[in-house]
Amino acid sequence: MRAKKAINRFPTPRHNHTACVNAAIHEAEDYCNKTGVRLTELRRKVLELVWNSHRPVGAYDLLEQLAPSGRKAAPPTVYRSLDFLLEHKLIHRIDSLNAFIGCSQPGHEHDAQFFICKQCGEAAELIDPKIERTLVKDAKQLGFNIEKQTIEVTGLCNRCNKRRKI
Amino acid sequence: MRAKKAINRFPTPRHNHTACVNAAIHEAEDYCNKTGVRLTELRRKVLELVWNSHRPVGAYDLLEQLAPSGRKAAPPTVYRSLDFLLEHKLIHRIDSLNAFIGCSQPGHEHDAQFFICKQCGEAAELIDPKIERTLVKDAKQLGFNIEKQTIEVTGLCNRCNKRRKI
DNA sequence: GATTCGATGTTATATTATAACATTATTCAT
DNA sequence: ATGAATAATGTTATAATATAACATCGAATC
Repeated sequence: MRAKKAINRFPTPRHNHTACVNAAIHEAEDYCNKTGVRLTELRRKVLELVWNSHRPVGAYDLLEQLAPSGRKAAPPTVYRSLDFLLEHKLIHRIDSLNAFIGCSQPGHEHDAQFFICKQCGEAAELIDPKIERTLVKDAKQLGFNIEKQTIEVTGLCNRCNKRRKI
Repeated sequence: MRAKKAINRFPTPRHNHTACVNAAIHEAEDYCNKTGVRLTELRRKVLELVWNSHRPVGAYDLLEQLAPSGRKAAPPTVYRSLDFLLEHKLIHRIDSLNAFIGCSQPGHEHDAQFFICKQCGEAAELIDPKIERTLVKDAKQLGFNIEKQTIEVTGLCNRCNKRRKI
């Protein structure tokens, strides 16, 4: 099935974020139940932390949040959970930032594009099949076989643009 | 002026690579003369090393090649030259690989797409204005103001595909 | 030639990520 | 239920990438 175009607006400051997190966790649970992989306590916790915001977050940030008091977890702890979540497409990695963000369409096989505001850090995930189609066409000319796409756009989001103009 | 579509084929094993390097250095010299910035010995050397192949190359690889015998240069030496070359668009950074590659269209203001073979490491730089146009249109819907694009596709190049099928 | 400014050298350290092995928890066959 | 097999996590060490801060050098300008 071909992916449908999907634009996720930039989250407004007053959107119901708890609903975002709940939906993400719920979808992850569904996915894991369906496919028989384990969403352990740790993995769920990491997923929740990633979903704390709509901003890509670094592994070491997550690591600190994992153990706010008491002794810290070691890097492999968080990297392994991130690897699991990436493998099952529950999160994305933003290469240009070395950071991670929740996937807005888990379960759907898709190549996404990201619009990332360099001011506020918020990111919107977009699925525009036209971009993939164009890339596939270009790849064909090169005889190239696409496996993975990294499409990350940085700039200023609507709100930060307005703010700047004031 | 709008960028023209340009597909750089994947370099064949028997292309005249010396010509590639010479052209790149020549264009860099031209650019620097024109704009009054300095292409120092170090910067030129780093540019040559980047152009040693059509594969993205890491900063520490370059660093080793800078001083094959004798004591090694320190990281800032190479990073500063890379920063200069990036600033003046003489090279590109490939975020998904933490690596650098010569720019095939120096002097032309352009957003490029990269097709990178995960087998042989070779990369082709493509300029397909259609992709940018689509992204710009999508950005408009989001109220997003694009500053920089990172578009990197990995997979298998023509030759590696064929080789694999054997 | 002295001064200024940009480039490079040098040392130290930050940031991101993984290797290797030990331990604990879960699953599965019996 | 019990023990073997497997998966997940803990732990220690280290690799790989990148930058901060300050010292020195060299080219350009006066």
